[in-house]
Amino acid sequence: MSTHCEIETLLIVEDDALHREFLRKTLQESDLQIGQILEASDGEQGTRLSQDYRPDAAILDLQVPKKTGVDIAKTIWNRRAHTPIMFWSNYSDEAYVRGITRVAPPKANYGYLLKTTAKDRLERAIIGIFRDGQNIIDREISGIKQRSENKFSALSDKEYEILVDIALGLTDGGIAARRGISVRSVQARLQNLYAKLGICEVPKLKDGVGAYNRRNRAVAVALMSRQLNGKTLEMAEKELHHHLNLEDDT
Amino acid sequence: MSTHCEIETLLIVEDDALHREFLRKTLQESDLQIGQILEASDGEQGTRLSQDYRPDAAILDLQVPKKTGVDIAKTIWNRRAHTPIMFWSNYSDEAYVRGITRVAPPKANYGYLLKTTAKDRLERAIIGIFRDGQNIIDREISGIKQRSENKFSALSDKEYEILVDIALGLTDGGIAARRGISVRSVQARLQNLYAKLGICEVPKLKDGVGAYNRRNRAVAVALMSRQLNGKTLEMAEKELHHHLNLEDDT
DNA sequence: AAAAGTCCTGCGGGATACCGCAGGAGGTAT
DNA sequence: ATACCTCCTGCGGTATCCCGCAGGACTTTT
Repeated sequence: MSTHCEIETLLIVEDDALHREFLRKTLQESDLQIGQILEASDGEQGTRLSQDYRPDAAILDLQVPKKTGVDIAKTIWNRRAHTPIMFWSNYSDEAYVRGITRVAPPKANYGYLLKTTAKDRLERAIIGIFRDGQNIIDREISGIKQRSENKFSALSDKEYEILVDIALGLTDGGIAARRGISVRSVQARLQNLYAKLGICEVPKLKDGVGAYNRRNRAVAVALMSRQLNGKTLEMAEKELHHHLNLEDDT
Repeated sequence: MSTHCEIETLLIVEDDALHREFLRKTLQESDLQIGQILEASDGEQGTRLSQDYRPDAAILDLQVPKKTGVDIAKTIWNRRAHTPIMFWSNYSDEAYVRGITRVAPPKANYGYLLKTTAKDRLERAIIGIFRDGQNIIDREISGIKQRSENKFSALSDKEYEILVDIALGLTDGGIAARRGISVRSVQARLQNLYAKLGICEVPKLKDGVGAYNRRNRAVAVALMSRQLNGKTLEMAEKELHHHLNLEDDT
């Protein structure tokens, strides 16, 4: 029952019962040889099962109650960095993919698929990730980049970092304190970001006043292109409180 | 087949095949008497069916390809304002509920449920909306308001409006031009908004500089509390281009 | 070696955000 | 009638955003 299985234990964390059942059936109908399939409907249960049973592979819904799929992945990868993990989600936001790449170990084996993926494509992707060790990112997400004419796909980690800083509402001084650079350097980095996002030139109103302010406009553009969302901001906010010595006056 | 039905024609618009099937079964197993159930898997098909068949009721997924559930609802309500519509979604964002209330006719009969709703509760909600004419908003969404300690739930439409304006990146001058008020009035409204969001007092850094700028901070707070998201910004951006005479220089 | 590229940083200056103060207009309550 | 409330708006002043200019440090390329 076990010595001939490609995957001895596979963990599914998915709160939607229909989707959970669909995944189990898809796995059972595939030609992957799996010993046992564990199922969890929320993040805490998922984390507990992953600690108790040490799965050889996992399929994690990004958004589950009580703990995110990324958190669970971190737990799994902390134990065994090579564990293949497939994330699946309703969300094609690049923001979420960045969330994963930030915690993924070097050379991690993972995939990111949308729940809208057709069953046969899903099956092939699962085999690609778990048997062939491929990293597969759903084409829909890549499609977002292309739609944006490569303007946004070229945001470096440092550029994305300062985007998040302004999205949290930090002043130039606040960012400078956080990053240990000068205020003028903050501004230099922002100029770079604005150029990347194509918002250096701002339309003028009839009386010559600019219609947009670049700081807010950069965040708006990133939100609309799904590089930022409320969830990633929450996570950034948590990190912020570790890094910044604020006189607590809120 | 028809003269004894409570609902002669009911339209389902839902792109996820599993969810679509689940809805159909739930309806057939309920004690609602329904003549025919039409199904659409995207927004265009949904709009076409609603125009061709004039459904007496509808269940609309908020996020479907090609056209939003809100757009379809608008089409339906433009024809017959009393049509009961149940929206269902993965999203508990207050931003989406606001999107619906903005297009709903006075005295419209609608509901908003989450896809995580248990089947028996879903069934009861469907009957409540379609037979009893109730308006039912999922408790999870109300729960968000409570979690935020009533700070955000008290945002008036006008306050929300100017929140969206700054989230789009408009300058004070830009908002003044858009709303036909003075720049100082824009600032007065913003002061009100900042007070409502609890961000008038901003923590200071060690050198006495503020840590946050209020404009960006307000947007961050709203994003994190799900009163704003990328989708609602996109819709607002579209409207903006109707209202603002910008020298097109982007 | 010199040249080029990248990033950092101080300086100065204009544009915009933010806000207290004060007065006015319109509406409601007593 | 007066008093109160809400919102609008001009004025003046401070804080912050934004950016050109220029020089320096470090790395890479020729």
